[in-house]
Amino acid sequence: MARMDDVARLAGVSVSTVSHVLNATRAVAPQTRTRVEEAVERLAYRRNDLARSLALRKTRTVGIAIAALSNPYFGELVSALNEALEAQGYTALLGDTGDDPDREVATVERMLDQRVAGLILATAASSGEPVASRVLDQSVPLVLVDRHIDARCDQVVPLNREPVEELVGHLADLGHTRIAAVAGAAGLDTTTERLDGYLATVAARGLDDDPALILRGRSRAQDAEAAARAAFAGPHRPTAVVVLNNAMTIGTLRALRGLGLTVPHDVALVCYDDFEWADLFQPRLTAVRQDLTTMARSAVGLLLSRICGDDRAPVVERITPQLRHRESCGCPAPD
Amino acid sequence: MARMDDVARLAGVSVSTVSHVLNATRAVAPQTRTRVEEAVERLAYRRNDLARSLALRKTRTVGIAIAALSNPYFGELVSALNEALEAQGYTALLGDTGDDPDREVATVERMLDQRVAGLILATAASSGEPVASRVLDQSVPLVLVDRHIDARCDQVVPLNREPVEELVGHLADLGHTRIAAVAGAAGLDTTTERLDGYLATVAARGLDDDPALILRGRSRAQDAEAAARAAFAGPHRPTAVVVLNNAMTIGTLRALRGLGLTVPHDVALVCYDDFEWADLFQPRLTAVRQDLTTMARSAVGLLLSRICGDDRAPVVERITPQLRHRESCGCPAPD
DNA sequence: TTGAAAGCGCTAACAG
DNA sequence: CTGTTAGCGCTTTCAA
Repeated sequence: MARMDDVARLAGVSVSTVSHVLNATRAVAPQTRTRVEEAVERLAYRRNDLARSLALRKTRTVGIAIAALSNPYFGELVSALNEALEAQGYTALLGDTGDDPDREVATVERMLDQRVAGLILATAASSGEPVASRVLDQSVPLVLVDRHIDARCDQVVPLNREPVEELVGHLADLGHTRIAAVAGAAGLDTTTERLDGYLATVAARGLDDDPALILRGRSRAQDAEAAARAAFAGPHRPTAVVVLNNAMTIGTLRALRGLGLTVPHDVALVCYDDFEWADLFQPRLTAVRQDLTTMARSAVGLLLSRICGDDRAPVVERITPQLRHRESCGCPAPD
Repeated sequence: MARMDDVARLAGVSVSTVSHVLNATRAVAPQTRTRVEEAVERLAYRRNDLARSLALRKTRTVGIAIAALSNPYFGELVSALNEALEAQGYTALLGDTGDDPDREVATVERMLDQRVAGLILATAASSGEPVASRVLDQSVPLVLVDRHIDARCDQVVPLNREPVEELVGHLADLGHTRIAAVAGAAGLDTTTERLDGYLATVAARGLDDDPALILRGRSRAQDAEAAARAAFAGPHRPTAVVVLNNAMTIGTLRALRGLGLTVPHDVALVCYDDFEWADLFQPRLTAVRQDLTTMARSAVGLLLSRICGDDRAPVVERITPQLRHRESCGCPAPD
């Protein structure tokens, strides 16, 4: 693989001239420039970014550490992040943390060793906190996505409470008074905030506030299935349910089907998080959909401004999800 | 950020000694080693992989260039690839080619500039060929996934023909004789091979070989929808259909629903490619599912052996997908 | 058992 | 307008 001094020799100039024409970093006589360009062409020269980064003491790579890439939700997010980064000339280094704090630390550490210019961390259930401080200690820019942590870094999180209020309010409008909620893992801000939205609406609309209506789905399909099975098997069962993330929606649907209950006939169902192919589910799901593209752009924007030295106070950006009104709520006439 | 000579100074040794204890690359007196380790600890030293790679003239990063990360199928694949790579101490550099040949070239070129140790390319519709030779010209190990190209590199591709034969044979067993096939984009080996499976079974079982039964879905949901709409609107419509990839399954289902046709009552449907949540579709889809984990392991295995200098002739590994027998085929008693 | 020093391929003063 | 040269932070002969 040709190096810069091969080019220099062939063009009959010095390496520094080659460097400068390649980077357009100082004026070069037109003919000199041409000679260099020809030499570059002839040798099919490609610069070594490793050496460049070392000399520059900075890279144009950004680490993306994600909780579980196999989750389509995160897949879409990574896709959007990557696209936004590429548009700015950055390359993404990928890491799957498997939602495991230890692996998360290892992943992030590897990325720091590679001297990433910044880090985007989307870590659902795991602790996050130790990683965040570790990164910030190195004064590497960091933005947290999807997960709100009380830390000294930028964050991009979905709006949680209001959309759930809208969902539950909608069920109430349809006449439901006994509405179950399938809640996520304890300790997550998303869980708390979404549940708050449910509780607030229950209170505001005078709905049944039986604590048994709050099902512990722990953010996972299996737990949600078990919880829903128990709750809907009983005699005095809820007439509607709001499920607070996508994995748990899967579980809840399985439970209902297992019990021979039909949505929305026997039970109305609405959920937080949409599926790409939600309109092929039967019935089509009324859901609230995260705006991943906006989240990604926002995250990358925040990160790059930091990388470029912006030294503002950390911000938390809230992204408003969109309501997809379909049939599982049992509406007489959905969109 | 502390450097190696900071550690050396603190430990009262030379940098070369530090390097050697860090890499366990030559014997070091126990007490010297301890002093170095303490210094590393105290300074929270982390080595600079950029500098290391430059000196070593090799990296432990692998580029993954994927056609469309937003497609859950590829998301799962990337996840599996990344996992397999991490297990071997490699880090993944991510690139989305958007299934656009130009972008593909740009992506791969950026990766080569970063001196990736190898490349995994999963490029569905785009040409691939120019990229492959570009990479191989640099003698960087390359493995193609999911797409079979007649090139001089290792490849991991799904078995296409036989599973389709199985699918169509199953429909024939159920008594169908007029079976449509929704075919993918022309020119792709997957399209050709899957279609061959269909044609072979049609011939072998003496089914209706009306050419109008072959619908041009072009590998995309929209085209498949249009083609299916036309084919199933007519009077002498097929009683069953085999759809040859997941995007087209979406389109076909939409078309059938739009026409008021019920699966499997009015039309039996089977398809190549499964969905993670296929058992929530109504009806549950009888499908053939790619074994992404096996594909990923296989790809990474091939790549790493090349990286380690193995110089065998290029191989093509065929991965057998698994049949998921559910309800859309109209079977009296699925599993 | 350890250290000195010459690279790895590039950038950027500094000098001309 | 261009070249010389000293790094960037690490590995690895070679010599002690």
